[in-house]
Amino acid sequence: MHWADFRAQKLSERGVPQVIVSGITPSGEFHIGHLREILTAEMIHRACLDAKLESRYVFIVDSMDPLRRVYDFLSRDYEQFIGVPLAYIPAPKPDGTPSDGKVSYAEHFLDPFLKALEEIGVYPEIVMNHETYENGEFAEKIDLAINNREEIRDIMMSISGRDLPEEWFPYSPRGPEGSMDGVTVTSYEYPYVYWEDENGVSGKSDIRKADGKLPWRVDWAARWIIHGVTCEPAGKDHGAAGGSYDTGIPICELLGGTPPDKIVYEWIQLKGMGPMSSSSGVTIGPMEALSLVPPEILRYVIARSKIGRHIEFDTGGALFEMADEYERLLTRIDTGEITKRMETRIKTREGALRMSQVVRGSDPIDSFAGVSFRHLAMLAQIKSSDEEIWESLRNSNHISGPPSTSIIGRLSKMRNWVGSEHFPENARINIQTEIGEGARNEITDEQSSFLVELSKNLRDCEWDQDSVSVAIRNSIGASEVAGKDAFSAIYLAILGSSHGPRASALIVEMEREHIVSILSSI
RNA sequence: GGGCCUGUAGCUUAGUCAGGUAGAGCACCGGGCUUUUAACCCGGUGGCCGGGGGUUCGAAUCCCCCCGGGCCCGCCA
Repeated sequence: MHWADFRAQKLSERGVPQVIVSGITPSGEFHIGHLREILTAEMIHRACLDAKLESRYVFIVDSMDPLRRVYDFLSRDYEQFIGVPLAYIPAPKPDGTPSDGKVSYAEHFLDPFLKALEEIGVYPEIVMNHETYENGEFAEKIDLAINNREEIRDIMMSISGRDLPEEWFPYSPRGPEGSMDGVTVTSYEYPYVYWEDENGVSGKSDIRKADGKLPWRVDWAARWIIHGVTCEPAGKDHGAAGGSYDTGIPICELLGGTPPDKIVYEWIQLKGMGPMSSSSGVTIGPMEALSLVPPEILRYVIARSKIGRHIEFDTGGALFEMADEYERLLTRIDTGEITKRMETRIKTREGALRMSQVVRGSDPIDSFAGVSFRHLAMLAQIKSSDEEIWESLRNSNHISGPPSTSIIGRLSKMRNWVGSEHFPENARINIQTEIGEGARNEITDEQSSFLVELSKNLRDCEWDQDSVSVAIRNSIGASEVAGKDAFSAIYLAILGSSHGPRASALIVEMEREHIVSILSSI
């Protein structure tokens, strides 16, 4: 059974409508690590729907979280906004200075991420957490938390091992400048929390408005109740002993709710670079990843891995492997006796493919391209025209008739990939400007005279694949060289290696003068 | 210090929740095709499932101990 289906099965025991949630703080550029947060939850949601459970998928944006510090991509102007919720800070301009504030900091980073989500078929209900504060939905839980502040403080201290001061208060009011930093609570009388800032300025916050917020660990527990959350997979940082999951569960119960089951997922790492972090610059954005990898394959990267395994994200050579595995699974048919183990495997695999579809419920086979990434990568490099690629694929019986939507999508991503720094060098076709020293040493006299003959024939033949092919054959006929060695010679001269894609296709994509000059320079 | 995840073929791994004779892919080797699309097709080598103990008729799977690897514990997915 696929992990998402397994989770759905567990959730069904609750017997209530499912509310599957993701929560992310929009403090900077989103990266593909966030995609695991989103997709883990969204796949469980889909599995619930597939199991005929009533289910909603909600993305809670932590727009009420304060700016913690001035990140590297921000100008010093942001100093003044430290401690202010991200929803009430102006978005940074490209140079890092604050904009006019028409778009908030939170929205600025959120919007492109949501567009990327659409591309992978994720359409969450969006809840901006600051709005939940603004419209008073938190008020009852804030009041309850304040009235139980001793108990909550005990839970926090005993479970997390943190030492909280005697005067710790489960509500952080915003001071005169809108920041929560340096503001001390003096008293509480519903619905007002009275406070004083470092300069002795005092005021009051209405807990029915966004005049302040619950501290993270209490906020999390409270929102579970407010939104009826039944499932919220969280990153492993929250899952550590004494982490926010461990404190959230008893606090949620104290506030009168039923917490979701603890589900903790491992992080995505970039190949060879450790965990991703916006601040260390180790990051690939979802948009960038999506420009290189077809959406169903990106989903598959998440779907194929168990929640507890870390994922090594690699837009280099491993992507060939990943894409080919996906294609293989689509057409795989198991024969012979189906043992219980095999059945489990098959179910898991089918689940992964089902979860990988951009459109829920569509037949995975519709995403079948029928061409390996490696082959497509080669064609994309030697042919600038898409039409010629389809023609080539028809000739090689990879496709028949017009290209499918799926394969058109694959090719467009492939072209981006080939053009990017991530494309593996050993898969790159490098056309030589002159014959390399190594190649020159490998070329025999027979091959050499063949190449000279070929250069003559290419000088005045028609410049299409058939004519070039005829020119090659004629040159072989006019030389002493064996057919196999003739082609090796062509590849050595043009690419510097003894193998390559169909020679005529390769040559016809080159400038006549260029190829002729290379060949005659032997 | 506390805790989580993880260890299965050279590499990446499925199978572990519901115990029943270890499955893949890559790589490698061989064959087919052969005036060649790095393609494609067929076959093969290769595992005391990290180690030890226990439960069981039966353990990769459940329990205990140990060892190795990764990671988390202000905020971060």
